[in-house]
Amino acid sequence: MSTLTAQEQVLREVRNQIASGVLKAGQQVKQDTLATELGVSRVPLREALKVLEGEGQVVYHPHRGYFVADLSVSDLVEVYRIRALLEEEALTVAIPMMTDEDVDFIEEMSNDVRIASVSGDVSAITAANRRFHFAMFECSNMPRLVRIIRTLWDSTDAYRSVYMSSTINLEHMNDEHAQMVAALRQRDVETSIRLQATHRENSVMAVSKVISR
Amino acid sequence: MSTLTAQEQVLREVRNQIASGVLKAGQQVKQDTLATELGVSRVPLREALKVLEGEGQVVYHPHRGYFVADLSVSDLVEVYRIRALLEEEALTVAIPMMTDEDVDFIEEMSNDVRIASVSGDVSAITAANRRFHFAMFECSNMPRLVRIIRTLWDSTDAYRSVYMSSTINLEHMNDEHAQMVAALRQRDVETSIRLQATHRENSVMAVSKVISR
DNA sequence: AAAGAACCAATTGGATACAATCGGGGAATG
DNA sequence: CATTCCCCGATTGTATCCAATTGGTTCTTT
Repeated sequence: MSTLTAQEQVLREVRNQIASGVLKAGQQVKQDTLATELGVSRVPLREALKVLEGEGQVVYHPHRGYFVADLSVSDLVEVYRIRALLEEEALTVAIPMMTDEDVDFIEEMSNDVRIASVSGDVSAITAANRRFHFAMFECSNMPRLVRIIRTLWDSTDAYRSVYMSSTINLEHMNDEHAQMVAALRQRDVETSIRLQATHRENSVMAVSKVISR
Repeated sequence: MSTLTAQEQVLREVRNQIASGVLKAGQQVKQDTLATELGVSRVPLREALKVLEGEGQVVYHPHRGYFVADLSVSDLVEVYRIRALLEEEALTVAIPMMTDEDVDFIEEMSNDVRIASVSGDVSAITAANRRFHFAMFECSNMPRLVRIIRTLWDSTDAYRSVYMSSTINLEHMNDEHAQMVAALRQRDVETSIRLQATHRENSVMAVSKVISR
């Protein structure tokens, strides 16, 4: 059984707090306060904050501390534009390389998403959704590319969960996933990319409504 | 005058050590040893390593430590492929938005590169070269995009300096820069992108020869 | 009263000390 | 001889403590 290090737990927790708005945009992260609150010392917290800095979730000013970055709508659009470029590349490379077993696996993942959808557990759905999409990306054998895409997902994870809490959105999502798997079966790069694109569009629209409150 | 924090100094130093091969690929970074060597404690070193982890320069295994990532030729090709996608996007957005002052500024930067080239100071050349290219990218007003591109540059900075130590390469480079500025003057997106692409090709070829030793 | 200097509280930056974990080497076992 | 188990040293992970920096406040000066 793997015991998670404090920095890993803290990283997840702080991500959630930023996502859920407990830590508000622009606000300074008071290390001592937050560390105490999380039941750890400042050292692992600081390491977690460095990771978040690398992801652009917080900005760091030496001797002044870490501040929660605010994700404006234009930031969001930018993130999704970059995702579009990189995910298109990933799929273009990945699909021709996929074995039948790969596609089977991806289909399993999509079934997991559907199962999670029924349960209504939002964090389970988002996790399963990630596994589905990254199962595709991973087939590209471009680890650095996948890494960057993952970072981009991380930086908007919080907001995406909003999208996932609507039943009607979930239905659409599962339909799109099914269509995608069908396209993969035929190694139809063009259709897959188009589906992935509309998938993103839907999500960015939903999320930007949430942000611009 | 600004006093650099230890983590910032350490970050630069460790980057150089990875780049120059003092820290070899695959090797574990022994924190205590390295920290002592750099005259600091392990805390700032660990924070620097977290940044490098985010850049993919080192990989982290909990309870086992940080290991220098090895940059294979295929990694290099991947990095340059991603750069191609993102830099093309940056220029496509940036060029139509450029004011005459922006182009003037970029031209100045290209002159700086030429001046540095004469001096033969490799680190000065690479720094000036970066300023030139990022002066263009920055005009896109896409901070996250520029950030990612910068990270990609960081992860191959070390190797690029090899390219910069050859006089003949430097001549080519300065020629290409001049052509690029000319294309920018006319807001010729297509030509600029093509030039930027050949620029990258030249560099990736030179660097992969170095790596595959 | 406005401008500047000098202090001070709050907060971060870093060093040291201690706890937890891992991998390897050797003993025990088949 | 191969294999498993256990222990221990090396190394990392975290807590605590102290130093350094910052921004704001107050006091002084003109």
